[in-house]
Amino acid sequence: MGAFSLASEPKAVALLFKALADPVRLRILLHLARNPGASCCGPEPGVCACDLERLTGLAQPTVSHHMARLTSVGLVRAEKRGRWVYYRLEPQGLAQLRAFLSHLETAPVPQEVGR
Amino acid sequence: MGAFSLASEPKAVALLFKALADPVRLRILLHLARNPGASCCGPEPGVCACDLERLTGLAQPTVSHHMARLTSVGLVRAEKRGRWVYYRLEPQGLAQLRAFLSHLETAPVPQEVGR
DNA sequence: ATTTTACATTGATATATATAAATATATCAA
DNA sequence: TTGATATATTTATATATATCAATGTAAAAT
Repeated sequence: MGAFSLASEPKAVALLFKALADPVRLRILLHLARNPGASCCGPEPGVCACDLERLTGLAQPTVSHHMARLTSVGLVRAEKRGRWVYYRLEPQGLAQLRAFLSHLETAPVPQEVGR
Repeated sequence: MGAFSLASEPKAVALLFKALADPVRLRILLHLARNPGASCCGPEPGVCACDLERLTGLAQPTVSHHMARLTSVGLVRAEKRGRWVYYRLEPQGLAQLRAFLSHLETAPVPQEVGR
């Protein structure tokens, strides 16, 4: 089954897009996609928060806030291991984006076909 | 070529998602996807603004504001014909969303492969 | 036990924006 | 031309949020 219904849950879907509507969080997501393996803080898969502080140049509480938003909507998974937290992309979050796209593509406008 | 580069234009991509980060605009986009043909105000393809006022129950300036945001990021095309404006989904906007998804999917995390 | 380290939470502030009233503009009707 | 209609713009306001300083919490090092 789909992860959500756009028609019945527009607010929930909007929260997903709100999480994506910030250049800092987009850079973080891209970094997570490009670095699924080990980070600076050990052999665990995923990227630690300290890495993201360096990446963004933002203060630690700000990064924590951004990661909380990304995890709360299911785009990122956070795994605490010792003192560190490792972040990874959550495939189900991307599946929600694909589901939304499919909603908008069910009835494409005929585009000068045949011309 | 792609419509944008996530790495070089995170702010532009964030604007695209900001346009999607509102339940009213999501409902409007879904309505446009489901009604590519003629609307209440004539035989032209597309949906007129007055239809969207009824759909959302919002005041006319508010709907105008939302449509301006959707058109400014290339998600919707507005075509003025007489006194009415007809709105349609802009396929290039959806292509931008697909391009973003492909950026996040280029390096999927191995998911418990082999257990 | 004390200190250090890594991250989360709280509080404060500045910016963005969703909304509607008032007004403006453009097009059509009479 | 005058009036009516459809949409856009301006202005004001309330809410959301991005940011950081201060503080809290939990885990490891000493």
